[in-house]
Amino acid sequence: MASERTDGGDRTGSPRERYRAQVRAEVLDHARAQIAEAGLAALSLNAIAKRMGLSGPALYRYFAGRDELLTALVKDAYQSLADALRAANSPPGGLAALARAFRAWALADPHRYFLLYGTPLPGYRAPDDTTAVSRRIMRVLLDACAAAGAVPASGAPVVAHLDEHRAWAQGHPAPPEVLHRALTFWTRLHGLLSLELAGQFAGMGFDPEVLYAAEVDALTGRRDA
Amino acid sequence: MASERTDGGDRTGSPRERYRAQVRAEVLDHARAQIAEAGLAALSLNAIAKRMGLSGPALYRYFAGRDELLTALVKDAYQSLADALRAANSPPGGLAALARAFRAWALADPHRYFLLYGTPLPGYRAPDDTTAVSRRIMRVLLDACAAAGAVPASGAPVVAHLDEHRAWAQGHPAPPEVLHRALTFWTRLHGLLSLELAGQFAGMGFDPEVLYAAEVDALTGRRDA
DNA sequence: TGTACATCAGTGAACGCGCGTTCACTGATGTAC
DNA sequence: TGTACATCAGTGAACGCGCGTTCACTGATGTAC
Repeated sequence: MASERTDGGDRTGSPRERYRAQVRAEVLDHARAQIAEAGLAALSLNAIAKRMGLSGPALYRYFAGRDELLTALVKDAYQSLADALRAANSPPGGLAALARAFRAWALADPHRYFLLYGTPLPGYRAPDDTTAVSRRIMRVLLDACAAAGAVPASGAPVVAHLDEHRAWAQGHPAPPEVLHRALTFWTRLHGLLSLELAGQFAGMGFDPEVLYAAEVDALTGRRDA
Repeated sequence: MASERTDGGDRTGSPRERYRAQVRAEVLDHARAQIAEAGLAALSLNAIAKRMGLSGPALYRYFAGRDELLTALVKDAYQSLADALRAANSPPGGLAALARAFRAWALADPHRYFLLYGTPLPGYRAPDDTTAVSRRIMRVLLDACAAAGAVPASGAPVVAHLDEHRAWAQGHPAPPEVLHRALTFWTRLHGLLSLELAGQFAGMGFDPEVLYAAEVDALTGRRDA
């Protein structure tokens, strides 16, 4: 199916290395499909192998174990989300477009969203290089907030606090109000998305998209009450 | 440990019925402890039985199976949260107190919070009577928002939409702006809490409580920028 | 171009684990006369 | 108060399952001379 993966530098490397990269990508594809169908808990090396027509132990040629597969999936998901957000962040109305792209990405594969932002897996600890990838997303967000200009009012205490603790912004030159806006953007949209994807709005009757749009309006400073 | 549970009507029933209720409660206690330590995925009938000094099959006298245990835990958690929120909702400054109680409840047992609002369990579908319990929480929230008076600006479209789809409010007489405020209260605080409990703020340096307080201020209409 | 060797993908059997769940059974507790 | 019976809590053995992971091995693919 989706095994035609262009990793950019596909041309380099010996035939064996290229083959390895291709199979690794195919394993990830099947892992994604499995997660999309039955959730994270259903992820299993043996099941993936069976789907690929391989025997279980064969996958150990490509991943040291379950945890390494998970790490690869997490990094891949962060990468995918970062790409989607960056593509959506075009200057006019950037923040609103960003928010819509965020929701679209989440709805396209809810389990993948939960892989990143859902309940942590007991016993799995993401290695440091995954957080490096996740910082790309924060950077896109900060850039968009900085470009969005006029900032809705922030309380004084939180602004002072964020001015003192801005290491996470990785040297971004934005003023603390923008840092606060970026965090708020993230947490508010995540609140709506995670509840929607978890089915908490099911049966309540209203359309989650309308609620989401209202929150985006509030975040981008539009007030039409 | 916490096996001294006063269920209100403890006095009624035959000795055997009282014994059954006590053991059922003890099983739930151990299940909670197990979840608190290692998360939902670690929940296992056999492990609970072992902890209680019983054999695995013994628990089938008290729960039809794993799903019924889960359902009992979910209902119990909703009950506990509803009680905590209701206790905190005293008229002056009710909403802010509610928000603080919500966070305190979540921090006291993160895994229990995720049991209610985290990634859904694959293969488990909560029966209808659990949603009935969850509605108690919505009612507390609606009451508090209705009592809080002056409403921050809501966008016109979402207010109209919620006025048309207000079945979930269970006949609550609040105007649609209040319904929107209640939903926003829930989703924004959940956004912050779920990210904090999942460890997404770890290593970022700032204090999640300050961010939370700022969001509560925004929700209660305080503006000191 | 052809042969000898090294590399490495994939197999099948096996290990130990813990899970949920069933079943026939024992022994204690409560009930009826 | 004492006996006969029914109820029911808990046991231990067993079933089938799928998991992650290891190991010795086969056979194909690539490499060096």
